Amino acid sequence: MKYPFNEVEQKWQKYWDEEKVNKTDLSGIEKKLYCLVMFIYPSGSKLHCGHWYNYGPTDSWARFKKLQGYNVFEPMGYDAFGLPAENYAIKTGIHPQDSTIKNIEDIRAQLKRMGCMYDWDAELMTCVPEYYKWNQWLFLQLYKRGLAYKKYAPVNWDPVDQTVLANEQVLPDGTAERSGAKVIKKMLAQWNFKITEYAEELLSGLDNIDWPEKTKLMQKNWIGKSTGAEVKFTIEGSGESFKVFTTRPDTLFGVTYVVLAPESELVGKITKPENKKIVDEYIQSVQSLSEIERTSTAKEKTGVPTGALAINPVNDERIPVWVADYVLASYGTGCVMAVPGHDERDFEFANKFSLPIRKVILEGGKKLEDELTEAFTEIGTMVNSGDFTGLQSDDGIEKITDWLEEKGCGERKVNFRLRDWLISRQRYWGTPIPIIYCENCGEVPVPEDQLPVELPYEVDFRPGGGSPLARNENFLNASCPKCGANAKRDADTMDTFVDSSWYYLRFLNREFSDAIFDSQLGNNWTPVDMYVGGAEHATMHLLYARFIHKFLRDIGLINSDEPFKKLIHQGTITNKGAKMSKSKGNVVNPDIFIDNYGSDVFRMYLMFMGPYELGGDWSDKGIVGVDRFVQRVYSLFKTHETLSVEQAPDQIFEIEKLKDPEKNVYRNVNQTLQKFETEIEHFKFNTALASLMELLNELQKDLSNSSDEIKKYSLQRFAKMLAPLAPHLAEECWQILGNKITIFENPDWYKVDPKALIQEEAIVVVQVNGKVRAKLNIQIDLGEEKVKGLVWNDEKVKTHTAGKQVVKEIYVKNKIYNIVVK
RNA sequence: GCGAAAGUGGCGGAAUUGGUAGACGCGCUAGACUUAGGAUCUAGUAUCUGAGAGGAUGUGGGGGUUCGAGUCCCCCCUUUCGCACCA
Repeated sequence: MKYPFNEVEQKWQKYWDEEKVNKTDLSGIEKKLYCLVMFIYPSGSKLHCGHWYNYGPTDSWARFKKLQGYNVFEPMGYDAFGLPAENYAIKTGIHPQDSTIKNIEDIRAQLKRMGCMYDWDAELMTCVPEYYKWNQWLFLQLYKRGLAYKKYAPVNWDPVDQTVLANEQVLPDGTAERSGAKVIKKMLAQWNFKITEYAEELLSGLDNIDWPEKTKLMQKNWIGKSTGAEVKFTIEGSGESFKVFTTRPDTLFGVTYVVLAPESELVGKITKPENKKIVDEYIQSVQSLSEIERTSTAKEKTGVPTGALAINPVNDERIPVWVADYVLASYGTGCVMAVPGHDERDFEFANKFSLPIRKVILEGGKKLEDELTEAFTEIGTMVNSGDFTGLQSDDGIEKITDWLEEKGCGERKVNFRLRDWLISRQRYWGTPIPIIYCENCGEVPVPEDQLPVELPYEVDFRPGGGSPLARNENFLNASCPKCGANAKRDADTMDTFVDSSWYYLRFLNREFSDAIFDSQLGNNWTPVDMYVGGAEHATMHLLYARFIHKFLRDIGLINSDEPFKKLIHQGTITNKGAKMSKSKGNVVNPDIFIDNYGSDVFRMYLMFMGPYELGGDWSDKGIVGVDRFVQRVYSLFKTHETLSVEQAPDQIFEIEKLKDPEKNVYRNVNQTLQKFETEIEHFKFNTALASLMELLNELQKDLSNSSDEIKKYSLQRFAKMLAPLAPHLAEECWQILGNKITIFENPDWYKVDPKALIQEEAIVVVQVNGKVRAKLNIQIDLGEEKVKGLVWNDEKVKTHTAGKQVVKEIYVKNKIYNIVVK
């Protein structure tokens, strides 16, 4: 009889639902385990294979932990704000709220069909006032402490989505992470969260979390800490001065010119009249360059002199001031001291524009007179450096910095590459920023008791007219909370990464109305024990959430330092070599496979494809193999339907008293149990399933020659191991055996009988000169002399060693016997 | 350019501390049962060679360490990912 997956899956989903089997009692914290997948973005494209690949195996892991006795909390929710819904509204006229709610309903139905053990009572969505109210509250707390501030600055503008973006939301090639559009620079006043305030801790905290090294390294590079000094240079004949950041104060005597970023305000102030034309032209030409062109290392360096001279504080030397686009306004001070002798970029620039190159660090083994053919950037002996000549340059860094500090023309400085998080978005479908602008009082935060600032439903989506909220008089007009005068609301909404940076706390009680989340639950249940999601969030969501978590800790709401203790990235499922996306038209719809094979088969097939962290290219070729496995399992249990299951769960058999096939079965069951545990624990689902397949092969061979007791013993354990991977099928099999209480209602796990793992025999491989010549069955732990006797008795060994001189014999106990002959 | 990971049959992929390479599955071949099978079951399946027993070769390529290397070391090639003037 074919396995009726449809009826079985529906039956168990209904049962789990009605009996609230998947509801977590959050008061039980002795063995709490918070297992979280990144919540879903409910776009029109519904659940695709990538979601399944993320959620299915993770749920299997969570189920396994539940059977092991953990009190597992596994919630699911919807990251429901965001641009796609709004763009869809512009195209079709369907309101983002309506399309989002509709999508959530569809996705929820799909999720339920997966049969994951989500606690549906905890389900949440971010687009409801009860949720986004707390985004606004969070904003106000940051604002109060000076960590949310408005800044007029060049920002990344996405011309397609018509909004600004944070730095990390712009890809290295200068395109927008979401829309793919070429990002341009624009001057705008925008709200920022001061994530840089936490730079140091975000960096050091990486040492205490169990995350992929690669992800930690990406965050580390993104934060980009470097230590050095800030040195003050003055401009000759004017009151102007500027600071440069350098990691190499030891090379200060080698500075032969300085360079300002084209965006630097100083440029206009100090440029000599005779240079004004070329400088203006240069700045103009740079502006027309795209981000990609400007930051390409392959591009030849360009620049122009301002005609101004700066004074080097260490030797009072007059050096020219240049403008060049290889200096970035956004890093350090936007000014660089150029040391062409010891910096590759400066070397290239100096050569091109015939600027002097001075050697101040001598490479070990070289002479002072030797010509520099390339920049020497390593540590060496300081030369041509006044009083510091003769020092090792690493020592010189300290000495010169001390000197600068004494003289008041410089100081020690730690510099970060990390920029503040720009959270304003000129869009409708997001959390309104709780700020009001009053003509009398200026920028006024909305008082907490007036939250939420609700997002109006009635808005005009016509494109081209700026943000819909900016055109909505009803929303825009407000009275000043301070003086009551007519005032205007901020028309921007927040980046949706704000929503996702604390949602894991809200899951614990989505109805909590006294605060952003229930602190007691938060303290008991964070950090999240296992967090699973895509690697593409390495420097965005995963950094923002860490920042917000630390902030919430600092205002006394939570007692843990990090949100996610352990992190795993599922691999990417591609199709025909490309990431699945609607625009490429290569999205594989999982529903067809669910219709044909059922949820369990599809889930197991995804797990069986290969290592979880690797992903891979989609192919449905092997799915029949998993289906066959399921069919074979089902018929195996069906043929044992009449077995009564009255058997103690911890029953142990005395292995010596068993018949041979029973021994084999008993051993195999226990070996598999042990292997299965370690494999699934480490997210090695492919080999975990393979071990079950092997066991099934063994059971089909030998189970019929075993006693009912052994049959029960084996089938019970088989069903339980199957349960994390194929929960519906396993419950069915469990019931077929006659069990009254379902697997997940009464979660427990079988212990391995260690005696069953003891081998009686071993196969010793006999090699002659490294080549396998024989295999011997020996009694386990047989003494070396006896093994030697058996080896030399072997005909093959005799032939291959005949007439040769034995040089050496190596015996590795129970494994290998290697004879070296000449 | 820099950094990281990876490269194993026709395919997806297995392989504790170096110790039988190719588990498990797909596909393929042969056979059985069948009116039939794109169902199921059994056997086989790295390559070359050989009727066979066997022999030789074999984990991207080339060197090395070792009794023994997919695994460790050096050089090179390819792919993927990340970073890309960070002063």
